[in-house]
Amino acid sequence: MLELDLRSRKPIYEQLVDKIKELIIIEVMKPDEQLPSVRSMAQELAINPNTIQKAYRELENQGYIYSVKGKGSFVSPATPQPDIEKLIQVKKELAKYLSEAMFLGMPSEEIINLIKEIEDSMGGGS
Amino acid sequence: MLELDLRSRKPIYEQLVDKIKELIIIEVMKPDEQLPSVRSMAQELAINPNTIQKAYRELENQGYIYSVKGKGSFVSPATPQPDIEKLIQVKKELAKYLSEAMFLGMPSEEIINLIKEIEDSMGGGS
DNA sequence: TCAACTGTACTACGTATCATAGTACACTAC
DNA sequence: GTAGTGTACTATGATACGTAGTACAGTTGA
Repeated sequence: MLELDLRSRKPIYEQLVDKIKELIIIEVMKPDEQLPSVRSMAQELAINPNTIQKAYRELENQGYIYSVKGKGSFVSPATPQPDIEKLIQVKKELAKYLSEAMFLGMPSEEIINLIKEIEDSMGGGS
Repeated sequence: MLELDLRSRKPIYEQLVDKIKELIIIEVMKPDEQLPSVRSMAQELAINPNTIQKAYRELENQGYIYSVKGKGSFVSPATPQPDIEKLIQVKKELAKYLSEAMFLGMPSEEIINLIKEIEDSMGGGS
């Protein structure tokens, strides 16, 4: 289900956060759907449960999931609150990667197509 | 000239790479223009020369600058070779931040405007 | 020639982060 | 109660980051 790069410079828990976040954004995981338990996912991915929990905690802090002690962790029913600081930071990163991609030769048409694809996968995700 | 966030989670040398890369991309720094020496920039920014050198080495590896022993470091005269692997990686990051920005409520029109701004600052950079 | 500047390459050290391992506790469902 | 959840600790080893110091090679200009 999830592919991780254990040799990457990027921490495992951050990779997890990114992947799960993506699954939620493109609505592969629906609101209130239960995520695998900390322990089962740890076993499946052959990594430590603490690492999974760190990822889940981060996702909860960002509003993408919620956890209930004794029950499990679930996808948040609604869009996370528009965290303004978070959005500002994301915009900065976005601008950075836009500049670099265009500098490396990615045509703006391709980027706009990418935006449209994302728009479609978010809105009518069937 | 350059503003760094020493308390950031992001390594200083990476911040340096990003900032200088941006100056080159938007052509504030012209081809063959000399960069401050490792030692002078270290003094100016009050950080260790080794950190500057690490940033310069990374910029050289990516093709943005070149260094000549005894003379100094200079902006590369031409666009770095279209590093395909690099571009693929940048595209992935770009897609990630595009998704997240739109998920957090950034309208696609705003993103397209951002693209145009970047396009302008690259082409006719006066 | 020589001094002063440049880039470059090391070693060593302290610190922080990451990931693991292990243990423990609280809560829920059956 | 038992088995499953989330959660919170401590401890340990590995790695990356930044600093400090030293050294060497090449360029420049007096």
